[in-house]
Amino acid sequence: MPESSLDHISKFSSVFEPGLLAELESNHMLMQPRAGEIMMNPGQTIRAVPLVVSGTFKVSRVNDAGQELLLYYVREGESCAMTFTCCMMAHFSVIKASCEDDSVLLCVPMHVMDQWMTKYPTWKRFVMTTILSRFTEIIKAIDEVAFKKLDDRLVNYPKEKSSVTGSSLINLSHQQIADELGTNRVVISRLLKKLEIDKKLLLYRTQIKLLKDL
Amino acid sequence: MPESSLDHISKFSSVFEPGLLAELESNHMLMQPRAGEIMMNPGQTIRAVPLVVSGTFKVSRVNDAGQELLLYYVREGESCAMTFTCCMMAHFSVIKASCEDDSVLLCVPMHVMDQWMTKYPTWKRFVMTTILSRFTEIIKAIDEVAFKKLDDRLVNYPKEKSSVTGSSLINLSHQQIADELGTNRVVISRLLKKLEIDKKLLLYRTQIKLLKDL
DNA sequence: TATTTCCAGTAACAAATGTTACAGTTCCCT
DNA sequence: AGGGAACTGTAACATTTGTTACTGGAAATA
Repeated sequence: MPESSLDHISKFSSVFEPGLLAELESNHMLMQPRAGEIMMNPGQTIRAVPLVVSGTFKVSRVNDAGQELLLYYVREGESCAMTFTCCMMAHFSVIKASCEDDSVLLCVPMHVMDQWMTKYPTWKRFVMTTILSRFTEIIKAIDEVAFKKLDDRLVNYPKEKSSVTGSSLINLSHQQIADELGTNRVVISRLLKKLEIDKKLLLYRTQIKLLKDL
Repeated sequence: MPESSLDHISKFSSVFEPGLLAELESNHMLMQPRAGEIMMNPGQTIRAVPLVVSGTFKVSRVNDAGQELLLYYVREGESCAMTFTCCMMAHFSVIKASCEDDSVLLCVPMHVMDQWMTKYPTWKRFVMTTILSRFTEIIKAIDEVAFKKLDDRLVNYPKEKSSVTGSSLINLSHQQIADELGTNRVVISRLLKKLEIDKKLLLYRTQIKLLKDL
């Protein structure tokens, strides 16, 4: 049974001031994407800012050849910094946002969110904080690809993943991991095997279990 | 002979509204860093937003081992998106901004710029536009390291460089290029030689001249 | 001119990653 | 039970990038 729209909004009551919550109540659109849906496709323009009430989204860069690279996850209570600024630019055709679990979104039209920036300090802070944390995460992503070897990235990856799901058990095929790290399936299989031998994790079919220093 | 502070401010008259220009006049600090100076060091906290009146800055990521990776350039009339949001966070110890040519900066204290966000639409737009363009450039940087081979990146690099300097002639040692691309000097020498054989550019000592499809 | 310093060129080798191909397992569906 | 789809394991090889070491030329300086 779905929660009422009011419930959804109350989830932001600790972040936003009362006036803003009231406006949010009357100015949002509710969306309930299912796991696996792709919310934002390369080439697509977005006209509303999404606030994540529940669920998780994966934001990744996709190149022309279809190769992917994971940038960051957007979780409950968060929003996507890109959309704050990028909506205006149609040619920002490089980002894909896909829904990981069944989710609930509050979408605020761009022009409304723009007014809120000047009207509500809590909104302004929310936007700036979001932008900052995305910058940080993207820089981290750059770090990984620029400076780290694949085996390091592969060790970090399940850690991040399990911090999203809350479990030390990951259910992903080697192919999926390879996609998110922007590499090849065989390479992942090879490295995972090596990590298993080094007692860093356990493998069973499509399951990966972390062993140490989480 | 240095220009007056008023002249500097007039350079922004096409971007900012009159009231904002007046405030800028009374609320800025003038800085004149010389080529080679490092404006922002890993670990350092910034308390003011810099507006570039003249000159160029190089913003790069530096890892613990001292390896560098070029992120983007900040040019005349621009500003650094990071500082809008990142100043507050002392632990953002990963970015280095260095002065490429002798430059002139107008620095606006953080708390002032924060007020301007709500007070002046042109400032808000300026900030959002800056953030957007930096996001775009960082994504481009990710692309390069994640998806492209070094020889591609090496071809793109002098193009970008020459679009900064306005000349098709680049004066950089192989070592410097290697640093900015986060790799090794020998690798750059090797690839540059290959590119010369392929008639993509000409080499003479520390000079590189672009040949085609700029 | 002699000396030193900086830089490019190159070889030889090491390590990391990408690619192709194929075998064997598990799982799902009918 | 049987067929097919999806997945992992592995080998063999190609390519790319990193590393070390050494050479000789150009420029700077004494």
